[in-house]
Order: sequence, then structure tokens, then C-alpha cells
Amino acid sequence: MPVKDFDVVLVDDHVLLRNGLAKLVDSFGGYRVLFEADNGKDFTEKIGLHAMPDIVLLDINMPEMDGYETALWLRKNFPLVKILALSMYDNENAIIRMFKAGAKGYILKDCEPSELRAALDGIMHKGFYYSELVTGRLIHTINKMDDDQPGGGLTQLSEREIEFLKLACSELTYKEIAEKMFLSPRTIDGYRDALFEKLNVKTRVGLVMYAIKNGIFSL
Amino acid sequence: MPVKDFDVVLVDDHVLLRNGLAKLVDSFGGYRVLFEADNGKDFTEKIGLHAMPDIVLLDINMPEMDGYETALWLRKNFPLVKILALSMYDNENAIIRMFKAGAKGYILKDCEPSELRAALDGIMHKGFYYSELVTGRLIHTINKMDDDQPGGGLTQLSEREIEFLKLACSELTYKEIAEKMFLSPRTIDGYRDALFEKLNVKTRVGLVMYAIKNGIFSL
DNA sequence: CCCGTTTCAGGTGAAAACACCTGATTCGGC
DNA sequence: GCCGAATCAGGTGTTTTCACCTGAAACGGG
Repeated sequence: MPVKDFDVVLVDDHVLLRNGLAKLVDSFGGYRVLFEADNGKDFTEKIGLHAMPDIVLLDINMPEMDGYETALWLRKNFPLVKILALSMYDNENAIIRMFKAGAKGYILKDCEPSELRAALDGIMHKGFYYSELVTGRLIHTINKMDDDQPGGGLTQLSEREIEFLKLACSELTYKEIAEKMFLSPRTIDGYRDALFEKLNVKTRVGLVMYAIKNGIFSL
Repeated sequence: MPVKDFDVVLVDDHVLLRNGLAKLVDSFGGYRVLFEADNGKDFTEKIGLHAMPDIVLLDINMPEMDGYETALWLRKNFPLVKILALSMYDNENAIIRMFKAGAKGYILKDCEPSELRAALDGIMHKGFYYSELVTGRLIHTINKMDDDQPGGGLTQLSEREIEFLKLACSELTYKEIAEKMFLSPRTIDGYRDALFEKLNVKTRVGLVMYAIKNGIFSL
């Protein structure tokens, strides 16, 4: 009698990638794609309709509900489901955020299929998968922590700051952003300076880059 | 006797997507993946080693040699090979550039597999595939052409401008960019203003967004 | 109750970015 | 030789961005 396959769910807004991924996962042997979802929101609506998956392959940058939110939701509602984060970028903050949100592994979209397989195997059999990439980034972050602030590795942004960050990714001046947020230009000044400090950047372009890399702003 | 399958080549730097895509294309029936390449450069090196493909699925944003360059190279060296452009963004300029470079179709990475299939079929049987998306964008561009400049739809950037654009996607000041490019700050001023005009933006953030959307700068 | 945190908002000055102008080279094509 | 296009570079002035202050109001928890 064959051993039961592990049930995998794919959550990614890129349908083509997702479909291909499905075929890849199915071809591995030992894994079976239970269902797919377009984004976090879609996923939360579908998970109740199926058997409980063993593992979720979760994209980070998605519209509607991103990977970070989805991971938090999953940990709260289905803590037994394991999360493998899938990202375009090897961004330190993204890695830390996803692991803090309960991910068991983090792989890049341009990794080899063999690494995907290794990640799935690692998570199902050992409970986690830490690639060299992840380890390397984490060590780098640890090293930075001395310089920056002893507080902690992860930068936590408030709702208001994220709102501002999104607007900063436009051709609006800070004055115009202030109007849109019903705030004084001085307050915006404050948000900007606070973010410069938190995100370790010095210019508005730096803010934009951070927002894009972390999926706060989607082009 | 079965009809011979069409030979497809995949060019994309995201290995996972590419592998999935390969399985998807193979599963369609009537198509067979001949080989895959990591980027344009890799592709130009591999194409001589195989039979001539019928169609190339070509990603636009790639390191080393992007889809645009690759399309031009292909038209020059293997004009019979048909190109289906594959992109993350439904960017007007990107669409126009790729079609000008000889692409027969343009689809998004988050389209349905059925659209990929339709695009492959369209290109192989009719010689082209114009999705609603493409048609819509092109009409939009036509409409814009009156307002902007009667010259033409596509913005052509010089080497120097592209170099500047890349550096603008950083926290360097224009003065520092000038130093890096061995130019006077005034000259940089000129490049900036010229690009504001050409790209129809008003601020440096606008430049950054353009550069990212068009793959001139890869995060 | 006080304390820390978050949110808000003001002032000042310096640096950078933006707008609009000018003209000198170089280079290839007609 | 002349012309247009591309490249380079200077001047002047305004607006925006950035740096570094300050403090008030609101709120939840020890």
C-alpha cells in the first residue's frame, strides 16, 4: 500500500507560475496539489472547502492580501498548516517578516526545482528548511543589529506609515500627500524622517525601493 | 502518423516559473519544449546547439540580456523564429517595444494557461496573437499620441540616458551621479529634464518607477 | 495616577531637486 | 560644406526635500 501523498496548496497571483508549479509539485512524487488560490483572501475563502493541507506554498507579494498577512491569519486559524514562503527577492526584511509570521522555509522564485523539492522535504520531515540564502541573510542581519539599534532585527511599521509609504511611491509632493492624508505637511515630515531612520535610507527614492521590495507598493 | 509537435524554447530567469511553464507547454499537446535558457545571453549561446525552434517564449525583464535585446538579436540572426513576449506588467511602452522588436504576441505572467495556449496556437497558425489587453493598450497609446508628440508612440532612450536612469534608482544625489558618469552636474540636469519630457513624468520617483516597470533597473 | 507609545504639528536652515534658459562640441549623412 | 542629432555644460531662480529641533494631545497598561 502506497504512503499517502502530502497535500500542497499554492497561493500566488501569477496564474502561469502557479499552474507550472502545480505540475512540478505533482511530478515530484510524494506531493499532491490540493488546490490553488489567487491571493491570500482567495485562499482564506477556499481552505474551508477542502481537506486540511499539509503545506502551503505562499507567495509574498500579492494583491488583496499579501503573504505576510496570510501567514499570520494561517497561524491563528490553522496553526498546523506549514508555510513555505515564495518570493521574487532575497530581501532581508521580507525573510525575517515571513519567519516571524510562522513560515518554515523561504525560497526564491528563481531557484532550481531541486531546491523546491528539498524545501518541501525539509519542511515535511524535519519541520523546517533553511537555505544557505536564508542563513546568509540572517547572519548579515545579526551583524547589522549592533550598528543600528539593539532593539530588534525587524522594523515594524504602523498603519499610517504604510499609508504614507504607498503615497510616497508617486509623483505627489509631501504637501500633496499631507492633503490626501488630511495631515499637516509637518506631520508628513515626521513620518518621512521616522521612516528614514527605521528603514535605514536617506532619500525618498530609498523609501520607494523599500516599499516595492517589501510589497507595500505594487507597481 | 502523428503530426510533428512545434518546438518551443523558454527564456526566463525564474527557473521555477520556467520549469512549470515547460510542463504546462508539454501538457498542451502539439508543443514540445526544446530547451530552456536563463536569459537572452544564455539563449544566444544555446540556440546554435539545437534544432531551430518554431517559437520562443521570451521574458522581458531579465539580467544580462533582456527580452528586448534578445528579440532584436533573434530577428537579425534567426528571423524565422517566432517570438511570444512574456511579461509581469501590462506596460504600454514594453508592449510597443516588444512588438517593434518583432514579437508576434504579448502575454502576462498572471494570465490563464488557456490564454498561453491560445497565444501559441494563434502565433503558429495565424502568425500572431493579439489579446484584448494588447489591443486595449495600443488604442490607449494611439489616443495619447495626439496630446504628447506627433512623433511616434515609442520613447527611444540613448545609452547614456539609460545609464543615468539606472543610477537615478539609488540614493545618490544628482551631483554624485554626475561624478560616477564623469559629467558635470549640469549635464545630468539636462538628462533628467530630457527624460522628464520623454517619459512624461515630473519627479525622480517617476523616473524610478519607469525604470523598474521597463526592466531598466532590476531591484 | 503616571508612564511610555503613538499620533500629531510647529520652526529653521541647508541641500537637493526642478524649470527654463543659453551655447559649444562632435559626428554621420546629404 | 552644411545640417540635424546627440552630447556636453554653464547661469538663474523657485520649489521641494531633508536634518534637527521643539512640544501637545490621546490612549492603554502597570
